[in-house]
Amino acid sequence: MPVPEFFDQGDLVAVLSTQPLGRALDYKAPEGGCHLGAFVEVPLGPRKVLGVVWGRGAGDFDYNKVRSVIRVLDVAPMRDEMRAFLTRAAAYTLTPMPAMLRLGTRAPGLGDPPSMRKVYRRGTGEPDRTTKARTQVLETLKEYGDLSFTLKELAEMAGVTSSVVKGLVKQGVVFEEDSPRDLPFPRLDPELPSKELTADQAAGAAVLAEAVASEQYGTTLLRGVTGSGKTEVYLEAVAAALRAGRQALVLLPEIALTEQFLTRVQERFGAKPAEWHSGATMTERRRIWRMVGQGQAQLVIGARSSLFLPFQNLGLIVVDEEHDTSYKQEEGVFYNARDMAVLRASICGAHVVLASATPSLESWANVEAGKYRRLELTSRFGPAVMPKMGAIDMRGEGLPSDRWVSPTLVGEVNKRLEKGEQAMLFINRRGYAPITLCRACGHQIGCDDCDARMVEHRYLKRLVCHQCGETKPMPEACPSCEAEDRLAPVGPGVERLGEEARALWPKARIAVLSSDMYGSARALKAEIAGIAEGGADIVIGTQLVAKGHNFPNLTLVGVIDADLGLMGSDLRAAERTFQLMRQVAGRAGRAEAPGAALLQTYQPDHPVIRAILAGDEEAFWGAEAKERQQAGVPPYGRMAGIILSGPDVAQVFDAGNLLARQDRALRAVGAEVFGPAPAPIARVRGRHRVRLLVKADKSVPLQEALARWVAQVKLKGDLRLAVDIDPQSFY
DNA sequence: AGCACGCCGACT
DNA sequence: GTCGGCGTGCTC
Repeated sequence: MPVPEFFDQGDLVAVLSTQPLGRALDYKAPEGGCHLGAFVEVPLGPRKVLGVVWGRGAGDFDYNKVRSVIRVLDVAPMRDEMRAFLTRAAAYTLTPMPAMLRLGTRAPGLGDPPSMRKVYRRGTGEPDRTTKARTQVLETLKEYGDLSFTLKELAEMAGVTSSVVKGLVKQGVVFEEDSPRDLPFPRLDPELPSKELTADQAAGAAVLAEAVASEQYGTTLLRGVTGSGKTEVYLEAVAAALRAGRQALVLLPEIALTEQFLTRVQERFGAKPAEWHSGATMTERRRIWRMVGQGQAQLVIGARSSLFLPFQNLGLIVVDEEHDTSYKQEEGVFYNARDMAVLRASICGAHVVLASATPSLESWANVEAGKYRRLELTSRFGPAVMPKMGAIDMRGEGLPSDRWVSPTLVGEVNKRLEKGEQAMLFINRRGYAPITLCRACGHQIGCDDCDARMVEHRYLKRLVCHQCGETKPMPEACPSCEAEDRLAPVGPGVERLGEEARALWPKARIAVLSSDMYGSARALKAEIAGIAEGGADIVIGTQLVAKGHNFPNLTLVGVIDADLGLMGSDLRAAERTFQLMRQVAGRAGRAEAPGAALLQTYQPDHPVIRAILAGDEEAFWGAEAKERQQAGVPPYGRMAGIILSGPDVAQVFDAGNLLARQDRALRAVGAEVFGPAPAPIARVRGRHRVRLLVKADKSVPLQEALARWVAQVKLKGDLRLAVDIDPQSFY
């Protein structure tokens, strides 16, 4: 029997709430009935909770005890395809449905009526007396013509207090009006002229535009070196979606770096898109969520959680820098936004563009398997060429142990400074020094709640745990042996590198870029824009600077420690190092001046370093693929992590051991369990964590087996279990 | 998630 | 005798 589109008052409906109940509960449809997918408020015990009408009621509960839906919220019902997406995403990631639903309802004031606010604009009257403050208000309004502003905005722009505006309202000089709080986003115009495209880019754009216009699901891996114009090309795919009257979503890994991107969108389409990220205010989120749901936001630029916005007619998802590890969420709900984008698109008939200069091995393998189409952009935009790559063999540089910039690199930077060009020093470590060591007893200061070392941040004047974010002041004496003044920083961080650079180049303007040094994403954006325009001679940065920002005058990148990440036995370490180095190198020489990238390394003969220097990606991926195939690991095998956590180590390990022993459900499908072993970070926020790894053949229906396996153990006390399908790091 | 229920140890 | 610890179970 098909599920009806509408339920009359008194009909039994199944309501899925965001409470962790494990299943939908039956309710009676309210007065006036409700649609399938309606957002509703329902009673649950003594509380009122948010839920979604998920289908027909099961009818297995005493009808007299079934309670009624309290009210239907004033938002468009959740579409069938969104419910299908959440259901399938939950099944894939083994996430309970309520947790999945919570991702799709993360909007403040969901239940509020579309509220109004007061706005102010120029009225017809003249003031009885003109004062300086009043003139300022009138001048401001004159400057903006017919536009309206909130009281706060207007007062701030005019540099007066709100009482001045209120006074003018009384006299009719300024009009006060009600206006809906959530305004639609300005229309984007796909017919505005695009930037001039090279033949290569135009061909790529045409392929993507056609794919989008077909309104059929498909995925294209758009591969092109840094500066090859990937953005211009996929913006043409966005244009195709807009032309077809469909919405588009562009996912970006590091939302702090989108100011340049927004400007490019504005240049192409004449207005700014909606911008969804963790730093957005409640008001912004509310507006975006509602407008996306009403189809009045045509394009959203967002972090990974924007995948769960209630698009009405999604025609395209672009995943930019698709290889970026921050697409994988590894807390709460474990999911990879890149994979979920493909899932969502396949359900709603949208096209997916995975863009990267250095694709992940997963995507590369999907192309090989014929699942994705591959599009290459080879020619580089404008006259610039790929930077020259070179290694600096640190074994011959004779650096003292507290210095990090080799004499060779110093010389190269000097050459750039003389020519008035920019140089960048890259180090992938935040803070001042990664280790704080007691010279008296050898104690290293660690976090009280995690098994991680505390990192000294001189800028913040504190020690910071990069795992849980806990901070504490730098102690005067060693916490272990109480010796005073014997604590010493060991190893380099971006702040320490900045200190060394200031000593090496006292006359140069040096900018240190690290995410924790700026109070807001906005301040960081402004800083980066200033630097790109020539506001610094030497840029010192962490990971941040590797992610797609243009520095037109930058001609040298020095990678301080290219060996970081090659160590350890993590199978993805080589891949990540390779990608990071390629990206960093891609920062150099984007405009007219050719660039160079120099990697400081103690292992110049390491295969990864050699592959980077040779620029031989095919060779690198080929070798990497072969190794993974032999090991039977992703993307050529399936893996899952089980993370058990609790306050008591022994209890957590016992549960892990018990689970590992009862592996019948897994052996039945030929899957193997490893562990339990301490999780990559064995303790987080006071909770001990152990991890089990499950490895299976590519063809195994792993989720079903895992679900059966995990269901055997009943978790006692404060023990928690999370399943991580396709974990990022495994060893 | 909350909240009630209930079954054991420490106090007036 | 009662107060309160948190383990267990329920919410339509």
